[in-house]
Amino acid sequence: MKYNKNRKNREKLAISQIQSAGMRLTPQRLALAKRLFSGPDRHITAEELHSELKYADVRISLATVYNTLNRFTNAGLLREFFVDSNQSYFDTNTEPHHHFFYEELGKFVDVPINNLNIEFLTSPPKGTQVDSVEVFIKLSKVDSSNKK
Amino acid sequence: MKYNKNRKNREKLAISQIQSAGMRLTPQRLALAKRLFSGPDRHITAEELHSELKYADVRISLATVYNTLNRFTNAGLLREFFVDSNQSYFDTNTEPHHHFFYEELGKFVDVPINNLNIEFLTSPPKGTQVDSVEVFIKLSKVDSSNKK
DNA sequence: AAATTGTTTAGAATCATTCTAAATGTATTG
DNA sequence: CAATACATTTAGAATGATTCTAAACAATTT
Ligand SMILES: [Mn+2]
Ligand SMILES: [Mn+2]
Ligand SMILES: [Zn+2]
Ligand SMILES: [Zn+2]
Repeated sequence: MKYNKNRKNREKLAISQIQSAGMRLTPQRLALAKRLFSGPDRHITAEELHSELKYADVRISLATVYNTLNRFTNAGLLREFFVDSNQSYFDTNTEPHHHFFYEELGKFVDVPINNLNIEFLTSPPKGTQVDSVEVFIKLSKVDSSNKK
Repeated sequence: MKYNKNRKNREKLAISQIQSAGMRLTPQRLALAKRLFSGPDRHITAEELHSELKYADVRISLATVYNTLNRFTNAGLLREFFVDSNQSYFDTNTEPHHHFFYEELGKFVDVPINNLNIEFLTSPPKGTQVDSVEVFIKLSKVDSSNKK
């Protein structure tokens, strides 16, 4: 039965992520890791994850969600990013990439790094090196009233 | 005397910005507007502005700094942006542009829009339109130990 | 199984920001 | 140039996301 095999594999992946961060395996961490690391990449806040877990009847305190997200981030399993001043988002995709932001939905979608070609027409300032280049593209539903 | 003429011009610019936002001219707003709108573009937090003003012996409450920055932002004179979860930054440059971020200094420098050429190798999702494209480039001091 | 070490938790603390309501300032009117 | 209306400033309280504290609990080592 393929269904149970996938379930097992997702669990294994989650466990290996926790252990790769040098953290003990606990039910709370496993529940978080499964939601974060099995399935498509996510862009999510601590509060959102906490409600997801509550909805799934996983008992976990908000403090533990924060602790775990921060430790995953320090271990390089997540990346934290910021789009408004009152909440942090965590990105499960830690490779260099860009983002579409759907304004109406408030949702992010990854843009693979080689979907964009960025050409510097002026070189970066002397004495500096470029550590990262991130593009943030705001999208909205097509507005057909925008006729030329 | 050129010095006093520049001073007067900066004041006039500040006044016209306040009035273009449909706001009454007050000493607090004038002090803020002068520091924001005369001189090179800035990327600054409310607290930073508040200390600058305190240092210059301008008496203004932090609440007024926040109120004014928010009203300037709503009027399109400033743009708010976010780089960490605990403070908002305000950008005096409201035209589309990109940013260098000097990691060691925690400072931002504008990159004119046509210093970068961005080519989409895949078109944006059907039914959506691109509202803005912003590039954020992290810079650090050259690390000569990075030899190939 | 005792001892050690790591984890979770509730609730308190922190801190940027917003809100409240009273005092003060600016504009308008007669 | 009062009197009134309306806008702004302010101190301090409230809010809300995040972090901290310290006690209970769980996992690991001996
Ligand atoms: Mn953090
Ligand atoms: Mn704001
Ligand atoms: Zn992403
Ligand atoms: Zn800028």
